[in-house]
Amino acid sequence: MGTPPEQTRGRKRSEQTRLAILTAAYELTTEVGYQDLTIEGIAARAGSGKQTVYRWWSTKADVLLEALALKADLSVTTADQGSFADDVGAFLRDSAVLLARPGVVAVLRSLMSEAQRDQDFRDRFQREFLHKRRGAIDVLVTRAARRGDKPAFLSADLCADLIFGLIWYRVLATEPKLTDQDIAALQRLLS
Amino acid sequence: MGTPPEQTRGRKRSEQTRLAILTAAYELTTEVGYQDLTIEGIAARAGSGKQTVYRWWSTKADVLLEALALKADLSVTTADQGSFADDVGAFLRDSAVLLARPGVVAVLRSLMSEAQRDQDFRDRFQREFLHKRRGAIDVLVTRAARRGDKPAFLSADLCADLIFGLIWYRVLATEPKLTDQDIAALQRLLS
Amino acid sequence: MGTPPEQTRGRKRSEQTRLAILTAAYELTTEVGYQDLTIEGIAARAGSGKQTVYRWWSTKADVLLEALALKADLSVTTADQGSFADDVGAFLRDSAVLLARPGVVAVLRSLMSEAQRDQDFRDRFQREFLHKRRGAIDVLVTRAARRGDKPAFLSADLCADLIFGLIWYRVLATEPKLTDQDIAALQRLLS
Amino acid sequence: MGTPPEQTRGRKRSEQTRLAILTAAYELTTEVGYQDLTIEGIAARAGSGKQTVYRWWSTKADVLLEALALKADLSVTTADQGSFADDVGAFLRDSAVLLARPGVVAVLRSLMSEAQRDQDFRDRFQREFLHKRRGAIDVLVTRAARRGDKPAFLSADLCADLIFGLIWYRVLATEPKLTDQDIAALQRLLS
DNA sequence: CGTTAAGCGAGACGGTACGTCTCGTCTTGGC
DNA sequence: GCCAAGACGAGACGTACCGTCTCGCTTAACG
Repeated sequence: MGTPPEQTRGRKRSEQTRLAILTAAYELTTEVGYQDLTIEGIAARAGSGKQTVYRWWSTKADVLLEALALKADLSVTTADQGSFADDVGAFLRDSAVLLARPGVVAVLRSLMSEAQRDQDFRDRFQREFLHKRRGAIDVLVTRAARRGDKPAFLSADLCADLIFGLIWYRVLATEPKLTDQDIAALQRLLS
Repeated sequence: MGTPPEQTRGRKRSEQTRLAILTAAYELTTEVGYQDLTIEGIAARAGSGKQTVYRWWSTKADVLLEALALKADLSVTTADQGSFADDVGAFLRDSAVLLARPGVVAVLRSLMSEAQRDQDFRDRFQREFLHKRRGAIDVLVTRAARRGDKPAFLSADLCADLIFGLIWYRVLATEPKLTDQDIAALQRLLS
Repeated sequence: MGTPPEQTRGRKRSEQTRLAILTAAYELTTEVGYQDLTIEGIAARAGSGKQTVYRWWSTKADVLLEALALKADLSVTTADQGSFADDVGAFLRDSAVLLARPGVVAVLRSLMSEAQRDQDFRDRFQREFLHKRRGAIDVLVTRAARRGDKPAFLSADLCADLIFGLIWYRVLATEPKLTDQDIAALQRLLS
Repeated sequence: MGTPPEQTRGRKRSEQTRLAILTAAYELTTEVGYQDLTIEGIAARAGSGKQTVYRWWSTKADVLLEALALKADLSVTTADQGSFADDVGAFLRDSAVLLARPGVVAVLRSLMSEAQRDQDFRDRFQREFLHKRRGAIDVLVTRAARRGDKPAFLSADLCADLIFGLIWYRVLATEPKLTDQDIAALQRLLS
């Protein structure tokens, strides 16, 4: 039936403050790094009180997770490109564009880092971010299975692990960006 | 040649204390998690002073990095298995054994997490751990290139990124262990 | 006029905590001595955080200085006793009462000791404590000068130095309390 | 008979090192203050090891106490000046000369300060320094009692407390040096 | 149209860990 | 066996943030 009427008495949540906090968190992450990002710092930069941050988010990572959705377009295209190879290519280019936005890599690193420390955030991160992108791969693989242009031994799970593994490993451990050459090689490899 | 004479005046570093600290750090990580691992806690458990920890390591992550080398056999076999596919299989099985040791996954997650926060540690982690294992893949790929049993478009770098990407992504984001089936699929894919 | 409106935003200072800290500091000094008095100990005994102590006082000596004012009645009677000798007698008996309060001698020693180490505290100690008591002697001497029952060669400064010198030297170096006999002798000497 | 044969095996105590330590302690006190005087600092300045300092003295205050005896002539003249007033005058002038030596006031403050914190040092300080000087006053008073030129109500103890009280209070609390005028006033007062 | 309840910026609170400092002790190897 | 060097266990320092808790003020819907 959906959420209840939501008793709305008293002052409404300030959208302006919400945006100020998200923006402050995002910017501070790229400026000082996640290590030195503090709730106190976010509140100070946003010109809000600490309590206002704590009222709506549990941790600095949660602020950042929402800030990412605000600052970067996280939608994934899964339109049929004609073949599995082209579908994979489109997805990878899509990802490369996302990663090229300023601050995105820094924020992703921070979120994945936090997910290693806080089991509860790990779950929220998976639900709000990882699963959404992984779902796209499922679509591609299912379509390819129907078409028959994908190696039989390549399960959807392994396929997703390989693609996201490559992307994340580059983000987390080695610096190089995803090039057209990389994308081409992956396309040949997976089909 | 080699390291200088090393002015050796004053009391020698206590090897016993060094081991106690490394062991304490390793065990505490598996017990309470990296988040709640503190230098104070390590020193207390090791029965040492805080300063003794700080004298030899800069951060708790550095203690853990050295503890990993002490607690887990990090040596990689690169013996020729006859074919690129078998070389890859051997490497993957080798890695699976390492990851199965108690505590190793927890420590690896912690180190990679820390590497995302602290640029300096990131460099040390790459140098002391990531590069060493990556070197093994270089050996395999070079050998395969000589033999000619590897797709031409698969560079050593991409190959390493794919393999380590898969392993790390599983460790960091999805839980499943590396199965024989996964290994078989990877072997078919890369050769 | 007077102090400005005192921007009163945010939570008010807790008077209860303030008293708990002052009491803890005073008691700990008599129990373990100034040497072993620590800010950490004060906070722990008071059931407060260290920061709360540091927020309002710079050093443990400053806590103690305020605690003294709280625990001991520092007011000095300068009511006219009829003659300079009786004025001096009243002041000395007043001081003897103060010194007899439990803990006062220990705290005074601590404060004078600290004043020797920290020039800044020295100034505060003079301003908040020494000057106040010294002012009383000035009153007595001025009154005596008007009356004419005081040796001409005895300046107010020298007189104060002699009286406080005796008191402080007894407190700091020799143990004996100020007796009625001592007071009588001083009265004869100074008039 | 004196001290026993003093088993003398091994290296003799280095008199040069002893003097270096005492000098270093004395100078450092005047330079950085007692607060920032550390055993480590003394050893470093003296070019000795910490252990060598600890072997011969228990605290930095004890080093300083011995350094004072080395650096300042602590001998007290008690030669008969003909009258109690002149004896007192001679003693006070003697003290003024001592206090005028560079560093002496700083060291005396430090020692008295330390005596307030450490009961054991307090005893040593009294025995090694305070009692020696106090003895001189006893001599003067005894001689005056024989001569009869001293008020009967002025006991040796009170007399000493007054004289040392004045001197110490000036040193510890108010800055002014002992002037000839002060001395003259004291002479008139006590006789 | 005033009551009332939530949101707000501010900031004090009890805590915890930080990284540094100094203490006094304990080894070392050289003299 | 004394000495300089320096690692060691110990523990307080003053700082930074944590997450919570008042404060007094502002801003609506409700009655």
